[in-house]
Amino acid sequence: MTRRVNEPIWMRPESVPAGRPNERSRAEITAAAVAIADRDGLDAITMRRLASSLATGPASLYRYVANRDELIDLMVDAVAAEYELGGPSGDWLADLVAFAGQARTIMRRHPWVVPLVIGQPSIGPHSLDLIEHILAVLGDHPAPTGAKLQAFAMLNGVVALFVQNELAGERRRNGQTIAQWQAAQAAYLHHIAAQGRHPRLARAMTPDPAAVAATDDALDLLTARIMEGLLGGAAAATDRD
Amino acid sequence: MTRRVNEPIWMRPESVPAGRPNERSRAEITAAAVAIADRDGLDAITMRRLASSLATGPASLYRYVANRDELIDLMVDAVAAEYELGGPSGDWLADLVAFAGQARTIMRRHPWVVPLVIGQPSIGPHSLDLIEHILAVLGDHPAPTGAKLQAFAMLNGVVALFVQNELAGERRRNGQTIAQWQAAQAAYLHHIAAQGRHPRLARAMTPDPAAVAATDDALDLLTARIMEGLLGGAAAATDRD
DNA sequence: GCAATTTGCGAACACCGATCGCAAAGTAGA
DNA sequence: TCTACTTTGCGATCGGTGTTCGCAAATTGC
Repeated sequence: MTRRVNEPIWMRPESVPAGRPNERSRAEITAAAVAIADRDGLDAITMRRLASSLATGPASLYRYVANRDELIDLMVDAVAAEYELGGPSGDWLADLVAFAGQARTIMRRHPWVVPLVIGQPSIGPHSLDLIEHILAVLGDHPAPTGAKLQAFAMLNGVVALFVQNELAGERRRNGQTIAQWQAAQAAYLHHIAAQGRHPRLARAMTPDPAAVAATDDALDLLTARIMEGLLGGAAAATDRD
Repeated sequence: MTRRVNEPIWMRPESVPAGRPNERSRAEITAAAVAIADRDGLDAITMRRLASSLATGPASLYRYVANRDELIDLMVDAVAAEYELGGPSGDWLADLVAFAGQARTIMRRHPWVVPLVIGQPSIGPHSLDLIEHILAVLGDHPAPTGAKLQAFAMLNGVVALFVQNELAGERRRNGQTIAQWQAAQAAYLHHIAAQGRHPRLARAMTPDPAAVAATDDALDLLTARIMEGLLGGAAAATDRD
């Protein structure tokens, strides 16, 4: 048997019609992994835990996946399949903003993808569909393709940053409850503020009645401004009705 | 001895004037860790390797640091100390752009901080200096403090994304050379393109003579546009001279 | 000198990703 | 049905990881 691990998982056939047949499938394993990560985060994805959640041994997983990173590639691509991609509406900016909105709900559903966005995951078929969709949306746009791809990367990243901010406080850190951790952090901040060498920080710590509320509009505005800035807002007037 | 790990490392005194004195210091350990990470990446930071680079045993490090995460907090804050913060120039946008420029060179010097920007590092004294600086720069700006802090987070994140794009191809993935990995990825892309269901992707793969070149101006423009968008470019006319 | 207190660190533990080799379970052909 | 042949399932195991424990060593105040 040849062990073709040098090519990406997307090019390796999942099974061949010979020998003992698979008892599981990549999709099944991926779904189980996503379920674990949704509940307990990316660190909870260990080969042993995933295996036992599938009622098998850790070694068996390596028949489906060359290593843990490849498993995560599968997970990311599975999440990319959750987008609902319509055709271009004619208003590229609106389409990009709508895409960002979908990205937000998907990232909130799968918080573990947030840190993966900054990184170099192997691009799978569903991720390629996303790229194709963005290129279609920007079909009439005069920018070079490289700029469009970079804009797409930036769009994903900005949404990730936004969601990360939204979800701050829901993740846990090193066994400690996030509440404990935040309380300890706050104690330190007060300590620093009391020293008087950070006056503006100190003033920022008095609770502000007009606190910033993260509404859905906030992301829309943010992404619209950024994409306008990146892809030349002047070329397309974006006020509808 | 009480083991005060519930409060952040910044509040625990580094040493007490009693008993056997420290043979090392947090700064020394942090510097060694940064040196390793600069050369071999964040994964190379193992307690054993760091210890042996300091000619000691792994267990000794836990007299200075509660766990690996705390060590990384120290590293991040050490990098934050590398900024040179001048006073506000009066042009907040220019100051923010200049800050982003510094962030870029610092992140290029320490590529391992890029994935840490998206995350929840414990904010140390030098990071607090950065926040204080940004708040000072935005002192006259009418936006609420929360919005300013979010803009700061977004600024850091965008620079991280930018540097990540710049450095793509310098990191390695799972033993394989990045060249091998990229070649394999490219093979898959060609395979998909040949199937004809991603026409725009296929066209994007024919090498473009007018490829996008990442110049220094690119980041300046990008950050300027984004910060203008976030903090209301209309409120402050930013054309000088 | 003599507690008291703190640090240094070898040894060990639990857990991780990954590999190896063989038994089990199928297919194709006689 | 029997016999290669091929592929999967997976127990056992390896090297490496973060972290803890307990004791010896080093320093202080008395």
